[in-house]
Amino acid sequence: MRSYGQYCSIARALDLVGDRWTLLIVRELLLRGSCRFTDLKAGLPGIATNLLSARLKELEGVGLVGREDAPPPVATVLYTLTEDGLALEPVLKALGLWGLRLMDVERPDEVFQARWLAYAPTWFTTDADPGAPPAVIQLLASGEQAVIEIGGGEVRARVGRAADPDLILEGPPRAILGLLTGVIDLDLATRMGLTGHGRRDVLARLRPVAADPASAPSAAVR
Amino acid sequence: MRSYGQYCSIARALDLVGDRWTLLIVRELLLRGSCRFTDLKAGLPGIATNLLSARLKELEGVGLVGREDAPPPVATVLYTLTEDGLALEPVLKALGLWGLRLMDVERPDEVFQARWLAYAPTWFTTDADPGAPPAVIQLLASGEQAVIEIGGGEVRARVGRAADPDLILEGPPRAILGLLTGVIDLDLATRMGLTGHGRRDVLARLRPVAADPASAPSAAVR
DNA sequence: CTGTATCCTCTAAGATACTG
DNA sequence: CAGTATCTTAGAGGATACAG
Repeated sequence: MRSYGQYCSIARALDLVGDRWTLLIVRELLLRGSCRFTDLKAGLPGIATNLLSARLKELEGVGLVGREDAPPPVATVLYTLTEDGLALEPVLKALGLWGLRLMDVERPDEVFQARWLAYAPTWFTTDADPGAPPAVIQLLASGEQAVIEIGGGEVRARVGRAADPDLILEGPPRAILGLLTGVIDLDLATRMGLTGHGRRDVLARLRPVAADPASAPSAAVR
Repeated sequence: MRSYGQYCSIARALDLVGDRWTLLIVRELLLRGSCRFTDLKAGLPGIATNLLSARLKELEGVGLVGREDAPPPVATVLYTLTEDGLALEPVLKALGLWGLRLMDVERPDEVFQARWLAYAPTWFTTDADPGAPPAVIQLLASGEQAVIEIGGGEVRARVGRAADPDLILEGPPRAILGLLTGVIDLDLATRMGLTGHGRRDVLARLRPVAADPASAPSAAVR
């Protein structure tokens, strides 16, 4: 991408990460940590291999991504975010938070990745009752599993199963994700096929951080 | 831009604002408020008129920009951000904050706009001593004037002159901007041609928000 | 003055085949 | 698996002409 040629930090930032696919590559590296070319490709459905290759070179050239040889047993290259690259996390959070308002509409042709079940709660929700004892929610969607742990004012999430969850949510990924991030309500989620077993009251504990800056999530784009 | 086709709020956000020039158009509308086609063009050196026109139509189509007829005397169209468009401010702030690390290098061919003298302090600095009495800094750069008012924990800025400033900073825009945002130190700014008259201690009051703990790598998923 | 429309050129992006 | 090479197409950039 050619430079905007402006002495403005926004323009300069976009000079580096404004290219198509670039911020999504950073997203993948943030979510996965160090990973291989193929892992990145798997997380970015639709990207051409030459483009991914070119972007990685560019990102390496400007010091946002590093490449390192994997430890002995596996002979491959691992791509990883540098300190400057990791510092883009607030940018992606802000973008993702803004984008939540666009998530209420479903499009049949869209891809969904199970990993997003885990990052969405950590990035876009907060513990509404920091003083209360920890709570655990098990998510089950399309054969994929994730666990949300709420406690001490923090929300953590990981892929996998919990031993003794307070609540089990099962259903289509979009219903679960929409419910957790506050894009859709429990009624709609239920109509989308969501079922819950256990203490539904822990849902109130999980406060979407979406509608905080300029009030209303507002009408969806049409 | 074609859609990424992912049910992910970051991807969906980029579907709408990931095009070249789009976020800079939003930046201009945020900084200027409602303005005319020509004003936007002036703030976006290098953009082709047909491209600006096309982007504005796209932004209007997805509900981020509205167009309204100016009040009677002037017969023109004013472009303005909708509520959803205004909500992009945190995204631009995050990008701009991240981009500050790129501002230390000068490039001779780059454009600088005097308006940025005003928004940079409000977006990228904070009042380090909220309890202290208000302070006023007058900025003079290349014939352009801006005023920074610090007080009550807030930093405000506007184009123009102050009656009785505590400090007057004069010099090249980049020296002033770099100093205020913490990209360069006072020594370097002085060597770049900055002069200061008055109470230099109020500079300590203006704390750059750049190197704050929020940008520290907060538990990247591994 | 405020845009819109139409050229043209050139780079970026997408699709796919193929190699170390 | 990890890319490179090649081809095609879409979109950006720039110049200018033109309409309200």
